[in-house]
Amino acid sequence: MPQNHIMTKDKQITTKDTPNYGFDITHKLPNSLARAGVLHTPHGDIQTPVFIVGGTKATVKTLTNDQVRSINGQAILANTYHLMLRPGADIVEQGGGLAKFMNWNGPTFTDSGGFQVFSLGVAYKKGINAVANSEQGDAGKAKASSDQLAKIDEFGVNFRSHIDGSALRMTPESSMRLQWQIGADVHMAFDECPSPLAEESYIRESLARTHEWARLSKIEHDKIWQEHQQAGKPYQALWGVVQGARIEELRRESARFISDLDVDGFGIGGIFEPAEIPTAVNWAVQELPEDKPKHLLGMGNQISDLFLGVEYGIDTFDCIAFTRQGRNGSCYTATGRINIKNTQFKTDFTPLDPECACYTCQNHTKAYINHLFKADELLALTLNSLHNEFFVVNLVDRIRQSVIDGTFYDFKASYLERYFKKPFNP
RNA sequence: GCAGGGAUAGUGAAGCGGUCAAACACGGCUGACUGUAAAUCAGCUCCCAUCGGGUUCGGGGGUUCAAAUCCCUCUCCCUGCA
Repeated sequence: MPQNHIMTKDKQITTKDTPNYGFDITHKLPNSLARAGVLHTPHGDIQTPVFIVGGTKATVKTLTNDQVRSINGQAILANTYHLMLRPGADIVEQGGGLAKFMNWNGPTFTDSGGFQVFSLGVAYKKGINAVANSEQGDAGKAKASSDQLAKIDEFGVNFRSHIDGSALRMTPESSMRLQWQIGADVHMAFDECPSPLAEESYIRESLARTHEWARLSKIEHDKIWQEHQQAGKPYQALWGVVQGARIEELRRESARFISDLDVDGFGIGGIFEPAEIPTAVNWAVQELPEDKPKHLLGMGNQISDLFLGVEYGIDTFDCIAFTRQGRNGSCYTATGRINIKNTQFKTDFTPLDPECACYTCQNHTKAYINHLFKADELLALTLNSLHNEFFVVNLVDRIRQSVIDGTFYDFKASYLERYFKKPFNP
């Protein structure tokens, strides 16, 4: 398999010498927002579009760093809230920062903890999907409930630790401090991810808060950067997060507001369905400066998300579904997902996906993995995580190549038709 | 041989006259996972069916309006004493 990413060890550490933290667009797909490029970080370059591997707690669950490299993983996204709780941002700092602490030594990102406002708030005990898809009922209305672990106010969020229940508070300022301590190459501004079914009045209120938090995040970020600069430490980038739900006026307004903050890149948050990409994502990207990188927060589960995201100008993705579903027995293949725990695979001695070049498919059969799951053997989790993560990283790599070759639309149509077993319409 | 205890759905195990097709756990089947609260969660799991119906609690026979639950008997298992 091609080794597209650039190893980082010999790379000169760069400082912030360009406003966009060194993002070069190398190819554009005619008559579209899709592009391919290179994102430069102090820990190495990232070829975009790229799928960033989920490493929430400074580990890609069940995989070693060598395994992540073997599937061509270029960068890892960790989470500020989780690392604040364990082991503590100070410990990660003492360990030399995220990349060194986990001995990844490649590019890293951190999410701000803003998503936990949602997942531990209105979505707590309901599940993100339940909130996103339910049309009625408590989950749909996404009301505050008494047992949720995150409660929001004008200036920040009060969390109760999901580990021991202890009280914690996060603000834009504290999130920035923590992220500089953790030391990833790219930080996200502290935002609120509103429920997809929140009322419009709430979305407006939430967006105003997210904008104020973004402004405060930027001020605090610059302040800490000055401290670091004086200490001779390298720059860490700040990407602002665009919200605004499904309301065009708000998405555009949000994109303009965040652009004006002169951040290094952008996250687009609060997107839950493929159908929101040609609309909400598109509106946002149209208002954002072309020359800066854009990240679609948390999307990819549906596969079509990845094609649509690239088509509408997204450079980087992350989604934890691939490792989680791997651990839970759901495997991606070129012709759709299968549940490897199902009885039908008990005597199926072929690979998960006969076309797949990953270690799992090169070495093991469905029957074997089915057995490992039934027997509660831990190797099942690793083999499936490796396969699913290869699947998605490799797919985005192929999408990138199709942008470079100009074959994107043909590739998209044929791939999705085969995957969904019918022509794809978002 | 005598005395006592026990046999409950795939497995273990509650239940000890009606609210029992029978708790619970495991096993089995299926589904769901989206900036990770997650090696997790949800549903189904005697038979046929949409409501609903039909057979169950070691076998057989009783008592009762009503029995997994009470009585008799048989079979098998366990514990003492011989």
